[in-house]
Amino acid sequence: MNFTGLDIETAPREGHPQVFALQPWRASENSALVTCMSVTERESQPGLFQPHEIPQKLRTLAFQNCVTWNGLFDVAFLISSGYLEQVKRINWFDGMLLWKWVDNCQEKEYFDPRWNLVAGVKRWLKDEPWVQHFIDLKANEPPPGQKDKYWELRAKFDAIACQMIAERCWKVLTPKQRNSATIEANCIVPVARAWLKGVITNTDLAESMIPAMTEEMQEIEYRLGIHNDQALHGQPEIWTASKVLSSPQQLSTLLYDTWGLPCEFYTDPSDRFPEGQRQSSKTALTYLADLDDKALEILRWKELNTQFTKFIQGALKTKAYLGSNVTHPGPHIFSTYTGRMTYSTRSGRKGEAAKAKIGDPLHQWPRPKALRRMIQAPEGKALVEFDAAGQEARLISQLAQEATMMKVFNSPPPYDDLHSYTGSKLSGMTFEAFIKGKEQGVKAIVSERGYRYQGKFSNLSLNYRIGAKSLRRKARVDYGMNVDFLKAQSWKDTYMRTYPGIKKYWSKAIEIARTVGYAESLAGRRFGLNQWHGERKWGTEQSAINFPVQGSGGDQKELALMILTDEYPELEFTFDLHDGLFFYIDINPQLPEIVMDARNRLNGINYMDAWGWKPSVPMPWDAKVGLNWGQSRGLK
DNA sequence: ATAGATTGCGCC
DNA sequence: AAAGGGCGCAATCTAT
Repeated sequence: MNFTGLDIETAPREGHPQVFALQPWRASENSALVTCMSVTERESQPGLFQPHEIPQKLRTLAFQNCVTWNGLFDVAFLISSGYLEQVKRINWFDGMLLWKWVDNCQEKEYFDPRWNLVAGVKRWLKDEPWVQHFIDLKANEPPPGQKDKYWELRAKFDAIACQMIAERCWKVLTPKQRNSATIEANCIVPVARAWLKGVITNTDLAESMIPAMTEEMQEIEYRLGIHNDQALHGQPEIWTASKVLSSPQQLSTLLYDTWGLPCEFYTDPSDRFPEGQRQSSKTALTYLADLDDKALEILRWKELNTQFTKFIQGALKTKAYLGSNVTHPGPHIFSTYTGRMTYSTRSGRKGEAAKAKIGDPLHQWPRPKALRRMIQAPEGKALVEFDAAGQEARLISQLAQEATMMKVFNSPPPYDDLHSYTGSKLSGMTFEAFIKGKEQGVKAIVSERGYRYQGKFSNLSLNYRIGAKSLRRKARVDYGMNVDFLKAQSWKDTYMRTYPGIKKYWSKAIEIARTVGYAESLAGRRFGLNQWHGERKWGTEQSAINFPVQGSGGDQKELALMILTDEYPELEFTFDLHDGLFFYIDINPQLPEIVMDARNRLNGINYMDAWGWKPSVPMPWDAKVGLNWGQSRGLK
């Protein structure tokens, strides 16, 4: 495979902050620019191109395999500079991602957690004579936009290093991995475009929620007798949140010393606290609520506080920084070791970049509709979500070849409902009677914490190895079900008895990973594992079990994004939610038809062509449409 | 003042 | 004996 290495340098325009050089959307706002671009040539020195030469050079790269380092940045900056049409014709790759395909492993966190170009050069090019010079050059960089000669030299080196690393990585990837890495690379352009296009937050709605939230918090503080004396009741505008309730240490003093409640939950022992500290967490408070209603008040206060500070005030901070409610959370492809995406809300980790709040934490956005309504489609467009239905359960059923699960998933509706199947086993009813009861709305089955809900909880919690004690805690804290240890144990026993293939999968996954030295997803993405003894033993085994499931989910999402981008230009990708993909689409009469067609296309994905894998159960997708995230409705 | 560690919590 | 996995962000607290 021939790669062309490419690197751009960027700078703020006159009078704008340095950090704009890291923000691709600033180019179209005319407050930052690409200062030069370097492109490798087969038989000679890399070429260096000044801004006015860039569009023409990009045109010559059409249909070539161009590789960059962390290419979302370069691609986004080039699109923002007005070169979308040229960019779309290029086959983009990312050297950093190809390296991850080769070396993704758990050891990384022990010696070098970073995937930057210097680390890549040390890993792949240490035999090259210019390496030390390259490292020194990287270590002494001036600010962007200054010392042009430095940046031009640097761009050339980066382009060469990138090309050489990519070619060496490619050589050691299997054909299947090359195919999957290419599918991932096809996501670079849509994800870069989404970064530029931005996510729209309804900050008016955010502001409108403040009075009710802060008044409720203030009332709780008064009832608990811990209000700030300077705050006047009924005047939320001068109220500040209780420091006692937002400080883990001060709250545990209040709970266990001032109020004298007994402490059951401790943090892990540390050097400073060999015994661990008394927890003031959601878990601890949930159990303290049995003894004192004040714990419930605190739980509610903490829920409101998180929503208020992180999502309401957070969105207002983003708007204040950007001067707009079109926000740009920074996407990262293959960012988790399982291949999932992450987003960052800052331009960097240190100094000025760390202060620049460019977007909101979409992956943590609270589920209540009132908050999800804040994420909205632009004027004249709708927000479409495709999500892989029951993705984890369907994947693990196949990885485990769990006969009962596969049978349920292959049954015609309404008998393809695994949560009901597990619920029927928990209730002791036959599946047929259970489904009939569900359709008739029998309380014990369909009520808020009825048998179907218990079945859903079991399916979502027992896929991986969890103890009865943690299961009980999870049921109570996350699902509002208060059961004793024995009940939790019986749920676990029923699940294991109903789906014996799951337990066999656990030992098989561990055995295989230990033998070959890595866990592997269905698309051939790997995670090297070698900490099989000592304190990491349990975690290593858990990763061996979890990686193929979560990793294949990540692969599936990338495949879906590539297909929809290729075949449905009406769908404008906006953001990822692990097993869900969100798009904007113009509101028009054809909308339902396009969305349904795209949904059917996803349901018909040929996984054999993509991954050499034949599913043994359907892998269906759901589609939802709405003006915002909180008001979307499913299409059938 | 600022960086890093700790604690806690939101999502899939 | 007991142990879900994967993340990013914010507030507090400690150290420099």
